[in-house]
Amino acid sequence: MTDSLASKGSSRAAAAAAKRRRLTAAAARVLHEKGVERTAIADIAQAAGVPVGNVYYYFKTKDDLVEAALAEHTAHVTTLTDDLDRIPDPRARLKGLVDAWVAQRETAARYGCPTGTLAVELDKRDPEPSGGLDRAAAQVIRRLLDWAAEQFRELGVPDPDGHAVTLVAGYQGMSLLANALRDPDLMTREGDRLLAWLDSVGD
Amino acid sequence: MTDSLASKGSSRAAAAAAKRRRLTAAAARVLHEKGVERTAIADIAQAAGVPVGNVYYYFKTKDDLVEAALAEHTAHVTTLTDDLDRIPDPRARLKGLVDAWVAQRETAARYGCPTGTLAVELDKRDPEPSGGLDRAAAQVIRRLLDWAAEQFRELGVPDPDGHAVTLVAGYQGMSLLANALRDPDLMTREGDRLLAWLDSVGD
Amino acid sequence: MTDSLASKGSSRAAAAAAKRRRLTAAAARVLHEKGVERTAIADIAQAAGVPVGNVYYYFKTKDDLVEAALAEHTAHVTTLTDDLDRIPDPRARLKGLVDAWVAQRETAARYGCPTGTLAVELDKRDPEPSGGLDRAAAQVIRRLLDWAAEQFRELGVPDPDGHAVTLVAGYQGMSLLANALRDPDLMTREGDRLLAWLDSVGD
Amino acid sequence: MTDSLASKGSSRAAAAAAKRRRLTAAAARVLHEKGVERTAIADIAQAAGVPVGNVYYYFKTKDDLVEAALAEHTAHVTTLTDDLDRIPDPRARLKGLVDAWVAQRETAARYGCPTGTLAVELDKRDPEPSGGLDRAAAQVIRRLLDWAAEQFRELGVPDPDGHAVTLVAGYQGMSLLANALRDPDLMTREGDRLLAWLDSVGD
DNA sequence: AATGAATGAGTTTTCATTCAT
DNA sequence: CATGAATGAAAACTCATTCAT
Repeated sequence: MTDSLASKGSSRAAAAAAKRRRLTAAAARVLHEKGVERTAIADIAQAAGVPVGNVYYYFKTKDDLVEAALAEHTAHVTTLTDDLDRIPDPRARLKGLVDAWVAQRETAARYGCPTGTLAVELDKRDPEPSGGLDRAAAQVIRRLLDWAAEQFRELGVPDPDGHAVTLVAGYQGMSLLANALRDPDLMTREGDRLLAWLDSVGD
Repeated sequence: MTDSLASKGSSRAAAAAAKRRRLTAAAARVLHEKGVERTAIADIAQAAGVPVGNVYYYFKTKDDLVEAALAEHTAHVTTLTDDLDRIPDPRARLKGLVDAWVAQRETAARYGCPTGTLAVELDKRDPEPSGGLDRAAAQVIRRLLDWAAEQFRELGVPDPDGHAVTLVAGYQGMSLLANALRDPDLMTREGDRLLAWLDSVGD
Repeated sequence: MTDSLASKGSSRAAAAAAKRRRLTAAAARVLHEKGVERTAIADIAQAAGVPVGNVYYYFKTKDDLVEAALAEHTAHVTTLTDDLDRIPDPRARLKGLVDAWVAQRETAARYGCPTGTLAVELDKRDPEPSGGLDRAAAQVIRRLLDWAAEQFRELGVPDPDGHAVTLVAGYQGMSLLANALRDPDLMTREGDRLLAWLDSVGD
Repeated sequence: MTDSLASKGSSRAAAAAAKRRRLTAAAARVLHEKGVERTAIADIAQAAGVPVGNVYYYFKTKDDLVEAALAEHTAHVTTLTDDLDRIPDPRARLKGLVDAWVAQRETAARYGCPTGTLAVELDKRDPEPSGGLDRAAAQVIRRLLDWAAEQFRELGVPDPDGHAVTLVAGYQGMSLLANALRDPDLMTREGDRLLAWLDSVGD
């Protein structure tokens, strides 16, 4: 009986957690596709199959939802870099990152890089640069920069931070152009150039 | 009397044109700083010193105003490239472009590249890829690409279009990072890298 | 023509001012009757015969409307004391104030003293005592206290401020009781007592 | 075993009663501090350490909770007057009441008299004068009036009911002013005046 | 009676766009 | 074309109350 109660309790908690995840995933997707400002809470609620009022049980404000979506994207990045970390050679790791980017070219051409477009929008959203949301977008980018810098460091190149900036800026730039021109192949072409650059670096 | 009427008519037309220009300039500035979705028509009207109701005699919809702002940015780009065209050496022309970008680093770090952020926002604004606004943003970028490609062509490099994409993507990427990290110096550092790259290209 | 334009302009301004007054008056009445928290902007809009959205053209927030209603009550008090100031004898002036209070006994018994009930509600509305609204309610009361103190001073009684407090507190107390017990006659009886007290004071 | 069950039952009943008391006490406090309309059921539940959904097993509606809070205040008044009833002299009893009021001056200056502010709010809450809640507030006040009238009667003054009204109105008035002006000392000063008045009465 | 979660109606506020003059 | 004002459709958020377990 204690068991049944416990399992009942935990299954309830599990259901709640699952719903929260559903909402977060829906938010991440819809916010990326429609943009923060054009997305109504109702859009996310509908995408997650949840009544609007109920969303506020899980997220107190829209900003909280945006933050959760951002965390979701961060998690994607972390998963990706964790996977790449299993590759022995740092150069191969970096090239793996570029490959992953290029693999997302259809999405990027349609909606842009999730992190990049979010950063652009959040920058306008809160005029006070002290706020948490704006900075949150910067954190995701910084995490990527840090990871890349570490690889360049292992490669023994001078100014690994500068190289990281060049790499990530290259990605953000090509995503933006691919999106603006609706051209996924641009991602492939620029990706190849980045790969060649990575090959030439650090020798 | 006909004269007086005519001059009155033309001065009135001139005043109208001036007002339109004021509105366009205000739109370009405010839309860049606050973002499209967070800017109300009233904000632009106020910035231009024009009564709200009057705006609609110059621009039928908010999208028209956005389009005009975009055209304003295009004009800036055109002015810039026209100036650069006076420089005899194509490589120097391209380096002049980079210099101009870096010169705008404070604005870029605060609000991003006007064209780039606008493109990101407009992409979300119109879900139909056939819409005019979305494409308008693409046009500005394409014009820049075309001009750069022409310089690379004159430089005699292979794949001038690809080089153009790399250059403009580099600019968009560094603007986005500088903005996200609120770091104008990033523009300087990446600018230097672009300059070095331009020096190394086409030999 | 200039005339016609001017008169057109001023009549428009006059119409706007009239509407603002209508809204203020409706707000003063409805807020008194239903209370601040139970009154929706829609209630006031309806009472004034104005569409809801239009209210915000005249008052930026609900608090602004409450403030205007408060100012309306202040104006009533000022009108009243200005009228009373024409009476030569200070004691007669104070007794005239009590008479005016008692004359409002039906309203007081039904809805309480406008100023007093508003003060009670606004005190809860803003937990920060630094806010403007809360203090605004205090101002009306303070103005009444100051006026009464001046009369007591002219009467030559010691501690005119204390006498003023006693008088106004007596009014607020009897209004509250009359309201709670729904008994207008209580106002009459306590009013008589205040009158007798005023007769006995300062000799 | 029957015993054990019975005791388990009664201890459960006792726990239920304790929870009800906790809720009532929390309601009395929070409703006084934040006001009825600005207090959510969740606020009271949290203050009482009771899960929100559970509240409804003890109180069917929010109004029921408000009523219970009102009863709590009534109980306070009853406890107070019961204590005072042990004093032999009726005049001393009345002066003891005033002392008790003045002793609460800090609370009164911050949140007003619990009964008075509640009465004001409840008056707006139920537009139908037949409703139970509104009347409930009146009852507390009436009980105080009755007790005071009894003391004045024992003192042998004419119109003891009128004297009771004056006393209680004096208290409500000074509480409201002290609250509006955030001035606890006003309670002391007016309290002294009431004490002097009580000394002068009925001789 | 226990409790986390669900629901849906209501409220304030914003704004693009239109209208009357 | 000028201009203050009007309008109505969202959108974010709150909460009393109910439900499933």
